[in-house]
Amino acid sequence: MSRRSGILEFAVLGLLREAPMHGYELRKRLNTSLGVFRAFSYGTLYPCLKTLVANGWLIEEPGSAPEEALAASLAGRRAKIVYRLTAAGKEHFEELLSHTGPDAWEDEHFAARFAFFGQTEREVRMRVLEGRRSRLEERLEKMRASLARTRERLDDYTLELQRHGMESVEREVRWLNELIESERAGRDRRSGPDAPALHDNESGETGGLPRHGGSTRPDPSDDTAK
Amino acid sequence: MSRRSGILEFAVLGLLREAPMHGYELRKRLNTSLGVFRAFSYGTLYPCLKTLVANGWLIEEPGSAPEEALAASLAGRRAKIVYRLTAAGKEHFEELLSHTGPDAWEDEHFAARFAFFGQTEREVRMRVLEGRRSRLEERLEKMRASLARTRERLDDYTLELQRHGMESVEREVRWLNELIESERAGRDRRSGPDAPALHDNESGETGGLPRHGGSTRPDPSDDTAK
DNA sequence: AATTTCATGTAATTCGTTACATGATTCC
DNA sequence: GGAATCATGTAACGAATTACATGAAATT
Repeated sequence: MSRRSGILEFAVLGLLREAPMHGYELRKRLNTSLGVFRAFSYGTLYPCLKTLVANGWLIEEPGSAPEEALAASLAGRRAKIVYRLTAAGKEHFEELLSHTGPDAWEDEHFAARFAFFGQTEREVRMRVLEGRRSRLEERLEKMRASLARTRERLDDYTLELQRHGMESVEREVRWLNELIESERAGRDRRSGPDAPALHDNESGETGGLPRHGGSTRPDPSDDTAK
Repeated sequence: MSRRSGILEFAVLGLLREAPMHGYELRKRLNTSLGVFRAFSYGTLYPCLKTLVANGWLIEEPGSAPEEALAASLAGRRAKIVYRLTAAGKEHFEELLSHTGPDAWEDEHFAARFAFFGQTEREVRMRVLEGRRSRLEERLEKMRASLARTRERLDDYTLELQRHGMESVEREVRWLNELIESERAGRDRRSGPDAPALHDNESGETGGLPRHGGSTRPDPSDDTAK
């Protein structure tokens, strides 16, 4: 019951799996570290955390810094609340990770899944990447069909919008192709049904992503932005 | 009051400005012809149409086919409802078109605006394109900053996600640059305060978009899809 | 005759935001 | 000591979806 959000729940569990955190920090990581993928507000996050606690997947802990705990105990002061994943929460997250329902291919859902690929088994990674790709290919076909049907009735701008949209999708398909290829390459020999199941993966083994030219130089002219 | 949806309202008015239509067809055009931009369901569309009628921007007309009107008059039968833009509606849409609030640069809003560029004055087109571009450049800066701050703490997949996201944004900026350039080129000489205001633009004058290689051949292997 | 597609709607529910309210900590 | 940022929450609202309910027209 209380089937909260899906993607937010998933992302929160995933982030907390790496390390305990309080809400404020959680939100920042949600909005920056994890790709471009959507900005949640506190009004969304805090109630969600409550629910996850109620489900037994998280526990609230007083802030870890000793003076905080002291200050909190002295008066009725409010201290930072650090959320930590419980064993049940870990289990639940792992279950979510292996679920490859057809929702997993949708835009934001996919991005969230991808963001936690580091904690995902290779087999599942493949399913998600391939599922996403065929979802996009479906979309492309629909776009092509609709374009073929209506091309002459459309003005230049509408046409240009369609063209650009299609090109974006095509570009993502190419990206997925590269990723899938390098997953396959990383598989090498031996990856039978007894996969290593990298539950507590610390080894630097990620299969080796397609090295793109890192044009993203540090750019010293801005650090924390305005 | 009853500030409905924004983008749906805008798109509906824009589509009906071209020709009267009934709800079902409207929805199809919303989801196909107008770029990739989001699929609205009937549960959203019909109530919205009601509101627009209540505001005096649309009127409901019985289906135009003569047998339908006849059938409807005979019994209490339900006939197709064709929506037509009123004079007030036309005026309202034109007002929305010229509005360039900061919302106009956001993803979906922008797509909707762009889709109706054929009915938009050149000056406004420029403002929207440039606004969108600077919005994206802001976003890029934030992404670069956040990446510079967190690069070493991130695993390969998260990094790859970020990289791909940034590249997508960069690509759109390049697209906008082309568009802006060709808008400027189309302006030629003379485009003072007395612009032609293409209210009932039928002339093929659109300024000439950057001709991209039309790789979108008809593809006879699917017409109306499954 | 049955199925698909066209066509219009409503009610309940989900997901998420904005605005508000409060207070602690850090930096200048 | 004042501003910015950190930190946690709630209530009211908004936008849109899903599932439901209905029925006509076209196609097979």
